[in-house]
Parts: sequence; C-alpha cells; structure tokens
Amino acid sequence: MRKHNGKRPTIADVAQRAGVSKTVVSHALNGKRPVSEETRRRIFQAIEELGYQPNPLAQRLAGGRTGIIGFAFPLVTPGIANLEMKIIASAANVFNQENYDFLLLTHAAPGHENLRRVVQSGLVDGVILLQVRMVDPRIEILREANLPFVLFGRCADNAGLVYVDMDVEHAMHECVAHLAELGHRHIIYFHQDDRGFGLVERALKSFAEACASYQISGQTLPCGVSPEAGAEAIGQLVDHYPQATAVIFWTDIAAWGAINAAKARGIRIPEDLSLICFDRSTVAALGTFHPTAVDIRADESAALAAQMLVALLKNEPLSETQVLVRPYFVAGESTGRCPNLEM
Amino acid sequence: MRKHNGKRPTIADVAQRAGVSKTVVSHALNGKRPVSEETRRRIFQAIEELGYQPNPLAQRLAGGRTGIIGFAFPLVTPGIANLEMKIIASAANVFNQENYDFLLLTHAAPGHENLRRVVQSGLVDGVILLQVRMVDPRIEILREANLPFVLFGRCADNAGLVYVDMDVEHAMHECVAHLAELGHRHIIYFHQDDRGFGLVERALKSFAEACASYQISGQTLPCGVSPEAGAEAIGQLVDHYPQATAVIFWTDIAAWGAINAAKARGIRIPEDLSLICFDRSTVAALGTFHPTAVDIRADESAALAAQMLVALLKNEPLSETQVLVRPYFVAGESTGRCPNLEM
DNA sequence: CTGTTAGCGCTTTCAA
DNA sequence: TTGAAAGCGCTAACAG
Repeated sequence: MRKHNGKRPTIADVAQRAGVSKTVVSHALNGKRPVSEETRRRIFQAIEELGYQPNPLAQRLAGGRTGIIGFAFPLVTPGIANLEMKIIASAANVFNQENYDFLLLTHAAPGHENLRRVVQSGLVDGVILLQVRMVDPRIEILREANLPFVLFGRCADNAGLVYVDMDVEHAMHECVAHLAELGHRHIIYFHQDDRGFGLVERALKSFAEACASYQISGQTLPCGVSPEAGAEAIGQLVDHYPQATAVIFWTDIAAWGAINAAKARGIRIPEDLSLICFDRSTVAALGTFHPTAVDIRADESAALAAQMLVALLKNEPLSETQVLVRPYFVAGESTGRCPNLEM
Repeated sequence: MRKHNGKRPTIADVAQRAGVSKTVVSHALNGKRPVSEETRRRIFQAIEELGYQPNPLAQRLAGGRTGIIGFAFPLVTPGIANLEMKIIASAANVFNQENYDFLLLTHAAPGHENLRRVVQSGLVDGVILLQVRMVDPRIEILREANLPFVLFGRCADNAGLVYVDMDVEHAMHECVAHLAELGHRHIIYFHQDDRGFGLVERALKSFAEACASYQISGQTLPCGVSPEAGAEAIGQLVDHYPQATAVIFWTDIAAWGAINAAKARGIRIPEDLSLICFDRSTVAALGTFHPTAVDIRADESAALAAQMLVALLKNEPLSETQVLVRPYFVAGESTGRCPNLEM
C-alpha cells in the first residue's frame, strides 16, 4: 500500500492524510499523551495506507529512541568462536522479539573509539558489554554518555553495575571437590592466557582457594584455545609435573587436543589422568567426546542479560541487578580415581 | 581534552571556537570543498580541544552517510555457526579498518520487516546479504531503497547484481572427478535440506551434471547439519544403498558423525567407503580429522564481499561485480580406490 | 575561499 | 484533546 512517488512517507504525510497535526501522530504512535479514539483510528488508517515507518534516526535526533542495541564485542579470541556465536544468537533472539535491532560493535581499537563514537552519537539505546575486564574503560564511556548497559561478566568493583556472569567460583570449587573426592592431590589448571579479564582472574583465584581448602597441591599454567595448545599442555605435564594426576582445562577445544595427545603418549584417561573442562560448547557438542565438564550455560546467560537490558530500557524494575548463573557440573568419562592412591 | 559541561560538543561549538561558520567546519571535515590552510588548522585545533565527534545520525539525516553497514543475516541454521562466525568476523574486520560500524540484522521474520525498517530509515549506507535464496525478496527491498548492496551468494537471475559466491559447480565437479578417478560408480550426495538457497540448488544441479558426465550413478539425499544426521545417513546407506561406495557430505559436522557411525558398524574408511565433505571449518579445524574435503574459503569470500561493498560506497569502480571464489580441493585420508573394482 | 539559510524527520515545550 | 513552533546536529544549495 505504499505510495510510489519516489520518497517514503514522513510523519507529515500521515498527519496531512489523517487531517491532524504531526504532534498528534507522534503521540498516537508512542502513547505519551492521550489521543481520542476517533483521531487515533484515522491516524492508524493513514499509516496503514501510506505504509509509514518512523525514521529511527530522526526519532533519536529529536530526543527519542532508536530501537537499536549495541553489542560491544571485541573480536579477540578467535578460538572460542562457537561460544560467542551462541551468545550473540541468543541475545539477538531476545532483542528481535522485543523489536530491537542489533548493532555489533567489534571494537578492536585500544581506545575503544568505535564504541565511543556510537555511544556518544546516541545511535544505540543501550549496550551489552562482552569480554569484561576487571578494570574496564568502556564502563566510563557508557556512564558518561548516561546510557543503560548490562555487563556480560563482572569487574573488580561492581558497585552500581548491572551484570550477568558465570558463578565461576562455585563451578571451580565443584571441579576441585570432585577431583579431591576421587583422591587426587596434585592438579594442574591450564587457564586462559588473557589476563585482566574478570572471568580469567576469578577462575584462577577460586582454583587456588579451592585447592587450599582441600589441601591439594594446585598448579596453574597458561594454555591457548586450540587442540595444539592442549597437546602442548600434556607435554608440559609429562616433562615437568609427573606427580599431577588431574588437569582442568578452560575450553573443550584445548581439552580435546590434550586427550588426543595423551592417547598418543599412552596415557589413559581417566585411568592414568583425570580431566575436566569448562565450556563444552564446541567439541563436546559433537557427541563423540564426553568429558567431565562444566556447562557454563552461556546462551541462557546471554538471553538473561538481554532481557535485563530490555527491562532497563523500559524502565521496568529489575528484580536482581547482579546475577550469577551457576554452571552445571556434568560428570563424564574423563575423570576417575587417582591412580597412585595408597589404599 | 573534552569539555565536561555535560553535553558533548557540536559542530556549532567547533565553528564558534575556530571563529568560522558551521559550513566551513563541515567541509574541512569531509573535504567536499577547499578550505584555506590557516582556517583548516584552527578548525582542527578546536576539534581537538573540544574532543568533537560528528554525530552520524545528524549527518545522515541531513543527507550524508552514517558509516554503518548492515549485515542481513537470517539466523536459521544453528549448526554451521562456526562458519557464519568466521564470515562475520572476516567482514567485520574489513569494515572496521575502513571505519564502518556493523549492524547485524538477524531478521527472522518472514516479511523481512526488520530489514525493511532499517533500510528505509537510511540507517545504513550499504548492506551485505547472507543466505541468499534463488529468488530473494530482500533484493527488491534494497533496490527500492536505492541502497548499495553485495550478495554473499547468488540468485537465479543475477542481472545487475553484485555478488561474491562460491564456485560450487567447479568444486562439485572436482569431487565427482576425484571419486570417478578412484573407480567409484555409485555415489550418494547428502545435501543440505534447506531448499531454495542458491548454494543448495546449485550444488544439487552440478552434482547431477558431474555424475552424468562421468557416467556415474549419483543419488541425492537430504541430511541435517549434525553428527546425528551424519550417523543416520550411514544407516540409510547401509539399509537402502549398499551398492554405493562413496559419499559426499555438505558439512564436516555431518561427515564427522558419519565417520564415527561407519566405524561403529565396521565400515572402514576409505577402504570400504570413500567420503568427501564440503566445508571443513568446524571438526576438520580441530586437527584430528583429515577428510578429503573442499575448503570453501568463506572468510576470504566474506572479506572480498566487504571490500566490494566499501568500493561501491566510495563510488570506486569495481573491477569485477560478480565474483566466483573457487574452493580448494584438499585430498585427505577419507577417500581411496573403489573396493569392488573388477581388475 | 567563506557565510547564510533552509531543511532532513522527528519530539517536545508551550499555548489553546 | 489538539496545534504551532522551536529545535536535535548536520549538510547543501545559493550567494557572496
């Protein structure tokens, strides 16, 4: 039903056709002022006939909203693409249902110029921050711009922040407890190498704490996100930490490499070595590899973060502003009793 | 160096501080008119001092550009997330370098309302279309809006369109030729189940043609994108097509499931059954699985599509408007001579 | 080389 | 319940 005279209809066209002023049309549309039933009907008919769609740019420029949400997503770790994709898809789903568009901000720049520009221009109504660091400069940018935002992660100081994050402390504790129960006394945690990220730091800290509380000797070593890195980790284990009988990997990708490397070296899992991995979204999802793992429920968390942001934008009260999602511990085939246990 | 008086500086502030008119500032910025060296210097100094950033919304509303590119990406096939993520990352990279922002349009709606709204609002300067169908209604939307766009894929009728697509005809021919050379006479192609997509239809057509030209009996069966679907395919093969000695899978994910299922049934690969897969971005990337495969070079293609769109936006002439990227055929460990070959 | 003046399409006082 | 008019921040004729 669009007029095909070359230009798309504006609010003025609608107003004219309905025989009212632009003001009334505007208010009929966003309900900020009562409009008589009759007028309202005529307006919506005109909108229908003309195929009118408000222009979000103009809306925003005039002080309204754009209906666009930004997703601040540094493209740093290509290895966990699958996980991030899930997060994006899950959040996108929620936003789509709420009629928001989705601006993916892949700001690699150190100064976050990309983010700053978008935020300051008022292009987005709200932002979700991924890859949150313990001290994250992006927060300052968003606060200055006075823009609602939700963290997918946590900082060191979270006062006044709204976030959804994994309860990594609990998960890590569970892992160590599981291994301790099986009799393991020497564990290595092959952690992500990107220091400064909240998740990484917290995981390290809770690993140390959990080991202490079970009087276990816990070693931490950095490890990349690739099968090769996992294989290398096994090399390190054999060469330098023969006393270790259990390992924890951050991703199933590295764990996969580790398991294959172990097999190649004649190390049986779980008879000789127990293994746990966080995140089973990639290899473990393929169905032939069933490690004892922590399901971090990233997609659920992402959806929740999205819902929280939507609530913020609607000025709805949030029942909780800081949510920790507790991962599922999934017992698999890669953990067993400590081999050299004196009975 | 920003003024912290609450509001961010506008072009008027810059103009005032530099002692010139807004017009000159505008032109100093986008170079559409010569500005004297001295004035120019003062303007940029003022910009620096104020920390001025132009507002893309206002720019666009006034007839300029937004610096935002839309990525029309229907979230339909969750199974090949890894591939799509690569495509996104690769394109995002190019756009970032060219100082464009990146609007991910996950329009699931049948009427493409999401896309239509964004496009008509003038929010984006250009669009890249993913998941192109043989007859794709989105093209009409973009043409009406007179917006530059590049297809990542092809339609049935491509007159006047700019696209980057895989040369699936060539790749499929190569696969069949490879199998024919090894003596196989009965091949099954387990194809993607989403009919209507250009890639799917073309792959089917070229499979049939290639089989004909090698006088091979070629069967096609639909197959999902999951290890389970791959396993099921092997079941079908055993139950209904025992004469087949070679199979082609669309994704390495399904191929992975097939290989494991085959192993479980005592079918040796490649001794008893040869297997080829298109796309080795997920399982094959893990390093322990080396099937004979077709590397579709999706990331390269995505980068190319992005570059082409950028060129269109800059009004630079395109050396080629319709590019077919020829996949790499990678001989692996999953293909061998036909077992029941009469010598 | 520079400035003046209209808008782009919308929201929002303020007044009726 | 409605309208008129003033902007939001920028670009682009048109006129010096």
